Formats: sequence, structure tokens, C-alpha cells
Amino acid sequence: MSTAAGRRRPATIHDVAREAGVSRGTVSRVLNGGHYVSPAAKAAVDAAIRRTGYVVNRHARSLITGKSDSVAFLLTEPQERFFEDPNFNVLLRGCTQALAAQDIPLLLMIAGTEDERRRNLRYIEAGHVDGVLLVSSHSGDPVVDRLHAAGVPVVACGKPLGQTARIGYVAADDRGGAQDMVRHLHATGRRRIATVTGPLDTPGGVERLAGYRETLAECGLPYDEDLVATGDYSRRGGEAAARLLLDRAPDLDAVFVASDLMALGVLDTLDRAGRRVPEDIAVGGFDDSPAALASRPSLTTLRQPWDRISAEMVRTLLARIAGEDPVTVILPTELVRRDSA
Amino acid sequence: MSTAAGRRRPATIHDVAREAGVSRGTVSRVLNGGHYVSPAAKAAVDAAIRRTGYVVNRHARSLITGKSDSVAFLLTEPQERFFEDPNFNVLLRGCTQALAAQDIPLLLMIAGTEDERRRNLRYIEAGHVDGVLLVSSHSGDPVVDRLHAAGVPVVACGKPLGQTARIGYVAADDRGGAQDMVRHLHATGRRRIATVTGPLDTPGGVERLAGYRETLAECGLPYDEDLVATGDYSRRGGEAAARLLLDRAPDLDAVFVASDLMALGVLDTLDRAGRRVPEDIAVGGFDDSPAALASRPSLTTLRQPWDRISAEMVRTLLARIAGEDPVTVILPTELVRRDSA
DNA sequence: CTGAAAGCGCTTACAG
DNA sequence: CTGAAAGCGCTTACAG
Repeated sequence: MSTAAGRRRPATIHDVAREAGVSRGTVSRVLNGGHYVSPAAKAAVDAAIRRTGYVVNRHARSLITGKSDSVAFLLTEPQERFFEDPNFNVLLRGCTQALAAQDIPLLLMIAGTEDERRRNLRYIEAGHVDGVLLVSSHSGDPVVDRLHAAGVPVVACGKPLGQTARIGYVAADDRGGAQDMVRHLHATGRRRIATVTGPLDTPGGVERLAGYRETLAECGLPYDEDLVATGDYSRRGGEAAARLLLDRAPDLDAVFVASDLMALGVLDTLDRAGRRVPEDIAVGGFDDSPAALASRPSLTTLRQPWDRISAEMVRTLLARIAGEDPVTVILPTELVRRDSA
Repeated sequence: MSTAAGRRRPATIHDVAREAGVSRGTVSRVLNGGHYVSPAAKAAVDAAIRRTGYVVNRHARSLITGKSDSVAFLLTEPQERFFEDPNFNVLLRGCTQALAAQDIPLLLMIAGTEDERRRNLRYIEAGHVDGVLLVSSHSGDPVVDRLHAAGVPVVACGKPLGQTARIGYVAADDRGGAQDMVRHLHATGRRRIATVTGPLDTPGGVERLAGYRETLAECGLPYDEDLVATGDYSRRGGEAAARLLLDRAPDLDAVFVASDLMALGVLDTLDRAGRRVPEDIAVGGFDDSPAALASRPSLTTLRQPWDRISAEMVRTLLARIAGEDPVTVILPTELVRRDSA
């Protein structure tokens, strides 16, 4: 086939038509589902396609259909955090592969700077992609509104906060996960259960705190503000929050931390304070990141179903592109028991 | 502008021409560099573009130019390893951003399975991208030959081993980095310096070992096979290699490990064996991954210039697409001194 | 410097 | 079921 050096002029629909002895319209019909085509014609075209090694020219197709048959994966600032998050890789890989199964390429777009954001929005608003998989942690991110205003199908990863526009999203069950963890801590005898939350302008911050609070009530435990500290999803933030908690409530016997990374910081602080985990204080994380396994003690945590999240994002985006209404998908998390609680 | 719901029919070159009072050919000339256009005409067209919000239809352009103005980032199996590698993120992000600066979208392609490989190759060979940024750790990867045979411009990350085809690549100076580390170990008084290599069918495996060996000679130290163990870039592989080394050469006083991840395994083994780092045994890694900072003791290691690697990959690929010959770029690493050596 | 025209490779009503 | 034809939005020699 492709023996000679350099690129050969690729076969066109015209070559296939000549080879098969039919018109170009018939070839096109075979390419697009084979409706209104006789079995004989279809067979001839299929054979001709094989002989000529024909592959459709997507640019020509897109020019006339007005669709690009491609999808953007758009990461808005601050992307650094995501690029350090191993879960992000799982998400990106999952989306790429789910799209590839439908022969849809994924365009990776990073809107870290203002300039990049302008560029990417211009590209998307020009109709160069059929839809957008959006990863944005930014509450009230203007990108969401811009995309919505442009009429571009969008599916977000996680609930977009502070949005008026109704856009579809796929998220893990943050609240349910938090409930599972607090129930577990309670069931193993803990009664002074503290929490380190995520930033309260993120879904994970708000929802996991809500789940914590609800389960406390369910277990007949009082809600005590001294047991609640706000973190920023960083390891250092976890350290500081744990110091604050230890200071305000030295008698605490468990901490539910809204992310594994922060939980590592909590472990550091507890270690320095001479508190043993889990003997004195149980620690539960969230994410089931690789660090959860590597830490000492290994972390009891909640696994987010990133593989299912990516699959659902792609599925619902394609449905949206096909004209369906935006939907919300909430996927369950799974409690992973290790040594810390 | 884009107020109403849904997508508006976007402006075409025709609209711009009418608005500016010139022909479509003139608009096109302005779009493509403004050569052979009078200042007055150019000004009129620029104004019309601004008024109409015109954005070029890339499909139409590509159809006629035969170029896609897009580039693939192709990851061949086993991709899992790369997706766990934080350096991979830096590389991917760097490539995306360097391309974005030229308004060239990056198509992310993962060829993990045979099916995915077929799909991606078909897409690329059909001429749907102008070039490929290739990340392949596989010695003798057939993808390289296929791409070369198809005449698609390619730039690889790291030296492609076992290839007859001459393709361009960008790599860190593995050998020089290894030399720096061994010199450092020697300069700090170590005389029984062992090494844990990477797999010997990878450039990092081969080159870092070569650098180790050369520097031993340079320092007047004998090359002793008992001091060389082969790893597989995994933490467990590092553990096992260290046990082997300790067994064969209990008097060793330093280990140069060809990756940080393996170095963590080495630290585990040394810890269990009761050897103190760095007092009894110095340990040097390679990569400067986040784990290098998090480990105890923190790891002395070699930083790979991933930001420069990505920039050079994009630069040389674009040059190659423009018709230049393939080139090789070797970028220096940097010794990062921390606590382990 | 500029316009008119051809043509890139496809899809899709429109007749038959 | 099938062919002929129009047209998607652009670029690029070709005349002027």
C-alpha cells in the first residue's frame, strides 16, 4: 500500500465510484449508513473501498455537514492543580478512549491564561468542535456562560457552581460518600468526629460538608463548629487545619478529610503532635489517590469512579450533540478501607 | 454578538468581501499574510472582519490547502506508565500550550490496544493531521515505521530505539545526567557506587548505565558487575534490585537509581535492612518527580527539562512540517541536591 | 494590486 | 434504488 516515500495522493470518493461502477452519490450513501442502496451496489462499493484504501476526507465532509466530528476537552484555570491530580489523567484518558471508540478525536485545550482563554473560546465559538467536555473548578467561571450563549453543547465534570445557565454535568456522589465515611467512623466507635472541608466555593467542599453534617444528626451526634475546619485541597492546608482542630478540640477521635492530599497533611500534623493513627485518632480521606496507598498508615478513603465519570461525560455529550436535553448524572463512590480508619 | 439562543449562521468570506467592498480573493489574501494587497484594501477588510466577527472556516481552508492545521500527540502502549508519570503531564501541557500559541489544536491519541492503534494510524495516515508528536517507550515500535512510511512528519520524545527510519527526536541528556550524579557521589567520598538501571531496551536504561560506567572509569573506580542491577522503573522493581545489590555487595556506600520511583523502592529496602540514608548509603534518583520531594529523606536527583523538551518538540515538528530535515535535540539535565546524597 | 473563475472532496435534495 | 447537479467556504493561479 503505502510503500513509496512521501504521501501519495489519497483515493477520493470519485476513485471509489469509478472502481465500483456507480455514481459518487451512491458511494456517499454507502458511507453514510447504506440506506437506499441495493445490496449489489453496496457490495461493489465496499469492495472498491477496500481495493483503493479509501478513507473519507473529513474536511470535505465537515464543510458540507457543518459538523466537525471532533470534541474539545477544555480545562480552565487554575489547571496546575488538575495536572498534578492523578485523577485528572484517568479522566482525560477515559474521555479520549470513549471518544476514540466512536472515531471522534479529542482536542485538548488549556485555558490557563487570559490569552489562552480568548483563543480557545474563539476556536470553539467558531464552531470548530461539536461539543465541549468542560473541567472547571472555578465558581462562576465566565467560560460556562460564553459556551452556553454560543449554543455549544457542553457537559461539565462536577457540578458547575454559581451558574444560571442550565448545563449538563456528571459528578461523583460527594454527599453520599461523606455519609458513608462518617457512618463508618461512627460504627467503629468514634464519637468526636471532626472534618476538614474543601474550599466552600467548590462542589466537593459544600457537598461533603453537607453529608458530614447530615450523618452526624442521623447518628445522634451534635454538630460542633469547633470540629469543622476549612482547607484548600493542599497538603499544607491539611496540616494547618489539623493544627486548628487539635487546638480547638483536643479530644477529637476522628477526622473526615475532604481530600487525600489534605489528609496527608493531617497525618503529618497528628504525627508531630504525637497522636497515633488510627489508635488515638481515625483519619478518613476522599479520592483514593495513589498517595492514599503510599502513606503511612495507608488511608481509608472514598474512591471516585473516574472511569465511569469519563464514560458518562462522553455519552451524555454525544446525546446532547444529537439534540437531547442536558442531564445530570451522579455516580456512587466506594468506601475503601485501609489502615487509617 | 452571540446573544440569541442556539448558533447563528457564522459570517463567511463572502460577507466580509461585501462589507469591505472588495472581492473574496482579496479578503483571502489579507487572511493569508496580506501580500499583494493595497493598504487601503487591507484596512477595509480588517475593519469588515471586525464588524462581522468573521472567523475562518478551517474545514474549507483545509479542503483546498490539503493541510489540517492540527497535530496529533500520540501515546503508544504501554500508556499506563506514562499516565502515572507526573512528567507526562508537564510534557502534554507544554506541547498543548506551545501549539496553541500558533493556533494549532492538539489531538490527543492513545494507542493502548491493537484496535486503538489501528484506528489512530488510519486517521493519521489519511492525512487528518499535519504531524505527530510521538511518545513511545516501545523498542522497535511498528508505529514509528508506519508513520515514516506514510510520510507523516514525526518528532519523538526520547530516542526511538531499534528504528531504521531516521526520525527526529528530542531527549534529555541521560548520559550526561548520569555522569553528573556519579561525579557528585564520588566527590562526596563514595567509593563503592552501585546502580539500579532502567530496562535495557529503553534509552533511559541504556544511556544512564553508560554514563555511570564512563564516570566510574573517569574517577578511577573499577566497574564491578555485582554493583549493577536492572530494574523496571517500578517501585517494587527498585526494592528487589536493592535487595539483590545488598546481597551481592554488602559494602556498597552509594546507589545511583535510574528513576525516582525505583529510588523510593530502594529507600524502602535500605530502611528495612537498617541502613541509614545518607549516612551509610547515599541514594541518587533521576526525574525530580514530586515523590522526590515527598520522600524521607528527600531525594537528590536529576531534573529533566520537560518544559524545554515540549517546546523543542513542537518547534522541530513545525519545522519538519514546513519541509526541514529531521533533527536531534539533546537537552541538559540539572542535578538537584537534597538529603539523600 | 485586484477580480473572476476553477476546484478542493464531499453530501443531499431532486428527479427519475 | 440511483445519477446528475448544486453547493458547502475557502485558496490560488490566471488575466488584467
